[in-house]
Amino acid sequence: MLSRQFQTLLQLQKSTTTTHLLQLHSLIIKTALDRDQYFISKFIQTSCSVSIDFTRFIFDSLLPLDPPPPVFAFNTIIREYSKSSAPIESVKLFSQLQMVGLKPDKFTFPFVLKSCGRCSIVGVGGAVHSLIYKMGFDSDRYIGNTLLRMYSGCGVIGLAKQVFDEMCDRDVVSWSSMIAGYVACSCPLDALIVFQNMKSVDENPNSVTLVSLLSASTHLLNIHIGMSIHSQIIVTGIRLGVALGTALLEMYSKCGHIEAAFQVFNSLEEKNLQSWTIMISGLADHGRGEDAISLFTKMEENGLKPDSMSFSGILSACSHLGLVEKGKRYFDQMVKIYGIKPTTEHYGCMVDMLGRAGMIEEAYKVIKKMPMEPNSVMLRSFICACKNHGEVVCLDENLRKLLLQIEPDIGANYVLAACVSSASEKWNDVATLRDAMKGRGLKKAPGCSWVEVNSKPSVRSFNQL
DNA sequence: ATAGGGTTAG
Repeated sequence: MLSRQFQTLLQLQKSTTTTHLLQLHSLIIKTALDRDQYFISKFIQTSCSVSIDFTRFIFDSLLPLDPPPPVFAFNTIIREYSKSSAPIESVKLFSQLQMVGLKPDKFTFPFVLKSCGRCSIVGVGGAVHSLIYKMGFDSDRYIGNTLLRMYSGCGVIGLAKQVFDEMCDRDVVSWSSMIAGYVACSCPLDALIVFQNMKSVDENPNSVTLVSLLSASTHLLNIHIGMSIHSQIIVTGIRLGVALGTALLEMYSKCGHIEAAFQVFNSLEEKNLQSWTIMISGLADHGRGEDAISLFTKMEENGLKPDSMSFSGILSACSHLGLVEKGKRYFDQMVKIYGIKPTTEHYGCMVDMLGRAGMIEEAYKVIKKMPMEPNSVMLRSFICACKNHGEVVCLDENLRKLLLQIEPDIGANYVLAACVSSASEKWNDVATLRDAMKGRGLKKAPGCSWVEVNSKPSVRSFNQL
């Protein structure tokens, strides 16, 4: 029933050069296909997977028509933008849809809500929510689930919970979204409580639910909960796909069971960059730098391109092994071959590596040359290096002050600062140190004398109130 | 007539 012209158009659409698309555009107008609502729908649908920009170009030219393009066409583009790097565009189109006199339908809402979540615009999301309520779509399960996700994506977990509580028919996606929401806002215990409730109403978790639950155990550093989830995976016979397998190996690694993590890693049928990276970083964190480096090489041999995170792992391995030259080479490789812009963590690894090797001046140069402010981890690492390599005075007094400025509530920072204090600011003076700490609500650990603090300071010397 | 939701990292 569709004309041959339609076929031609769709074929033409596959070629993405500007000339072809302009030809296509004039052809649509010439053949009056811009009056055919079904054609527009199909056309926009096919076109979206080719190029969102050109689809938008065509769509914008159809927008002033009377009647306007069908809601289906709007929905298609709104969905495409919700997955794109410009999710705000779906919000704009959502309001345009209403401005040309159309009404959003039950398909429109999930897409636009996803964009609100991704843009973290809870105000707009809330307005969409009230519209959903007014139009009577609040009982739609898909819409309910995306509302939940929109609120948790905006970091408003209370409202996400409210949506969840008010839902009349929850399914496994609702439960998984609630669990994931709690994990994302660093409330892993609440995630586990939701899981308890889920079991009590006999809703079965699937692999997506279990990924979030493993993440909750990882955040809690609780191997027991993690292992109980592992046994559930085995008992229920859920396939260990990449996402679930990676979450599992990460749980074992972060909870200190590197061997178990390695077993899971080896058992995976499919591995992605994340699986490799998490395994490499895990080995590095457990002091197995050689294994981390050989796995990194193996990963490259398997044709995987390391990303920013992979380099953090390998650089930390080099730093623990004291492989200064190798670490420098990896850093260069990251920048020059892979074109990755170093982050604070990468510079931190370099400072740590050079500092441990006693190359204080060179570590200092890294801090001074990098394009961002040092963070507290890097400063501690640097000041520790000064202390460990016989520098009584911190190489740069400002860095010592900066640490106390960024993190005034961590007792260990004062202890560290006291070790390398300059003569001008007497942190070695017990009274000054005590006053400074008192002012910050910190107290000396019981059983640890001030003399001890001054002569042999350690992280354990102080407790936070 | 064509379409929708949930998962992992320093």
